Amino acid sequence: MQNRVLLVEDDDELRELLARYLSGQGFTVREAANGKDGLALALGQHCDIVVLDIMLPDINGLEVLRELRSQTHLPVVLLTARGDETDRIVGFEVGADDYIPKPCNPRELVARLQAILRRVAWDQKTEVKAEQRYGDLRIETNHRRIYQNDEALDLTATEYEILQVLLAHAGSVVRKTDLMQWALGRRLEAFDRTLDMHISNLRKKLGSDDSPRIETVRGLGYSYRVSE
Amino acid sequence: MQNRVLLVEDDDELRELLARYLSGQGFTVREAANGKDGLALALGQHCDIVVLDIMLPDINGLEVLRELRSQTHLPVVLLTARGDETDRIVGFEVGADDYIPKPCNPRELVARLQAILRRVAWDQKTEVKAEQRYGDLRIETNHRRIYQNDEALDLTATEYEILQVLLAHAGSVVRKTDLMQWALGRRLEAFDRTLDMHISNLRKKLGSDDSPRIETVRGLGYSYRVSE
DNA sequence: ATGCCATGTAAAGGTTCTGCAAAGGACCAT
DNA sequence: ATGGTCCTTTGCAGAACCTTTACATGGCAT
Repeated sequence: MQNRVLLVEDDDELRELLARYLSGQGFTVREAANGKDGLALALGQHCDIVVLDIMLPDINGLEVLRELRSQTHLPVVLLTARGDETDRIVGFEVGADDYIPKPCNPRELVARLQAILRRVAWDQKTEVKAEQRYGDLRIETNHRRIYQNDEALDLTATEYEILQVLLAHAGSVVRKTDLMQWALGRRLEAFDRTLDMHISNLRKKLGSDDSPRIETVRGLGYSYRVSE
Repeated sequence: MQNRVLLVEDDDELRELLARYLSGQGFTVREAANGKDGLALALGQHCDIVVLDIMLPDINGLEVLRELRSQTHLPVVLLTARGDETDRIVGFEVGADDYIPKPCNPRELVARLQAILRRVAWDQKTEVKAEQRYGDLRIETNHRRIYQNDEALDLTATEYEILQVLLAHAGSVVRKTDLMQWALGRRLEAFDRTLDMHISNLRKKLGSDDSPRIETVRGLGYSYRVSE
């Protein structure tokens, strides 16, 4: 099966060069020349990985990445001028999977893309369904709603994100740093109690069983308790 | 707890520099100065990610990687002299997750490690339960729990780490300095009785058989007794 | 036996982490 | 503006935990 790459790059010449090379390497390529189109394509069309230039005419690439990360975990490789160390570090912190300096060797680009896709393929065994059940909870991902015994929970956007992440990893411990990154889209800084508050509120809304559904794993994070 | 990095690098100075930096960044660091030790430690599976130099005195790093890949999907980041493009491409093809040219910026190394770990942590939600048995003990890595006859032991984070290390080396002696480094993530200093206390508490929680499950090897360390 | 050193463990000490209420601030619609 | 909703910050209290201290025990060499 062919992997689908989305190429977001404003330099037409470079973009077409890469597109041609990637096609030759067995990728299906989609292209966008600016951040707005790129974002739309990434969110709409189905693709497996995104190659994203940081310098774009409209929205900054990092901004595109941040927006993308708030909604999906689609793998993203950043592309930018060599030597810009700040962008590089920030890029990783925002959630990039890799970073390649321009001008880049196409072979290396392909190698890196495939390394990431390989990792994703290994670990990601099942597709996420539009609807999933966890005990008496049911989550409808396209409506961004969660039902408890068929009654919709009145959650805020952030609470939904957090609970969604916890449910996706139900039974496993989700570290605070990861939860922060995945649900809130930013790094966990020292003394930041935001997460604790959201958890506290979530617990309230989930009702009081004998033992809390969201368990605290001290020094690590939280985990949604699986029934049975 | 912390992420565990295995550093395989023959240059003592560089290795210690990186080790110190990574420790400071919240990683638990294990070190190996050659390919053979590195492979053994990596397969002993007490780490989350490996940083592997390609130029090693004994086995070539790529060979180590190939051997590793034949048995596990443990994330590996290659480290090598800048400009060696062939190695780089080959490295990816053999299954590396990333490649960093030396001399490397420690901050970038950390950023890349975390990008990979983030992706792995996210994708592993679908992974089949990692579960291992040692007599009547069963350890579930993603829940971070240890069960004794199907009853969860109420362990603290540190106790879990210690028991996990002991179990992984069940039957052989783990030196106190190593146990300290691997489970507590710091060096064993003189007059530090912390480890002894944790062992004492662990023994209590493991219940009293006729002979202790965690055996003391005087002057050396501890070892988890294998049944039969 | 004697002394030294490693170990076992109870209890105390101190640190870090967490829960939560309340207040502050940002944003949006009216 | 005004009010409402939501996210974040602040502060405190309590809990959980790790480490230290102190003393008892036991092995080992001389």
